[in-house]
Amino acid sequence: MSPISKTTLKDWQKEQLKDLEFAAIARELEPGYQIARLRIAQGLTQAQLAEMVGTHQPSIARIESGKSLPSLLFLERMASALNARVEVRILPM
Amino acid sequence: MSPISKTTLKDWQKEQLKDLEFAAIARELEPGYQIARLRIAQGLTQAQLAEMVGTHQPSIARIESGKSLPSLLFLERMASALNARVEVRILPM
DNA sequence: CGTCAATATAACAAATTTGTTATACCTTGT
DNA sequence: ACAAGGTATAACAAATTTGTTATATTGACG
Repeated sequence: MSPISKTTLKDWQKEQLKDLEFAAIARELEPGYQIARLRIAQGLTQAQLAEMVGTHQPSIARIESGKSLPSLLFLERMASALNARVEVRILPM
Repeated sequence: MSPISKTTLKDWQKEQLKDLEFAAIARELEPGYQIARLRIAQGLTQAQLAEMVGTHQPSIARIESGKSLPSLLFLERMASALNARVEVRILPM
């Protein structure tokens, strides 16, 4: 690792924080994270949600952990079980 | 068909209109419709968008016509080609 | 009517996601 | 340290979506 001056170190640390914040915000936008938040808020385990959805715990885990992007259909099944709806918007940047 | 009195007929017609409005609104929320609207607004054909996305015209047509629900990944590829982003929100009802 | 461009449909292979079972990996509490 | 509940990972079959080519349908225009 190359040496870093104090000021650039501070800048670097600030940047690291920004990156962390950005990552945190990005995570919150991910479908799996939103599902997990709702599920936990309702005091449900993955296994319980899975049964309500008509599947098994690993299928829920895969989505929540972001191991695979869910289909809109599966997302709607999960949301529905959590008394929620899925809203998809395609917004010009 | 059973006979209908004038007042129930009017009610029925009103209901039909409401249903049509609801259907129209529901359509606007569908991903495929949103993609189509953006694409047309930018003066692109399905074939042109397909090439930008790295696929072929029928794949675009399938989504726009709602013949199959797109994966989030494919939706993002299309949106990205149209300089747009996909926002997914799971909202408590 | 005939033609041309654009979209829809058909059909099948390829890729991805979901279903399913088993098991590993944490935490937490005893 | 052990046990138990919850989540993650592995592995493979089943289902769904996407890739691809060919063709049908539709609509506008001459």
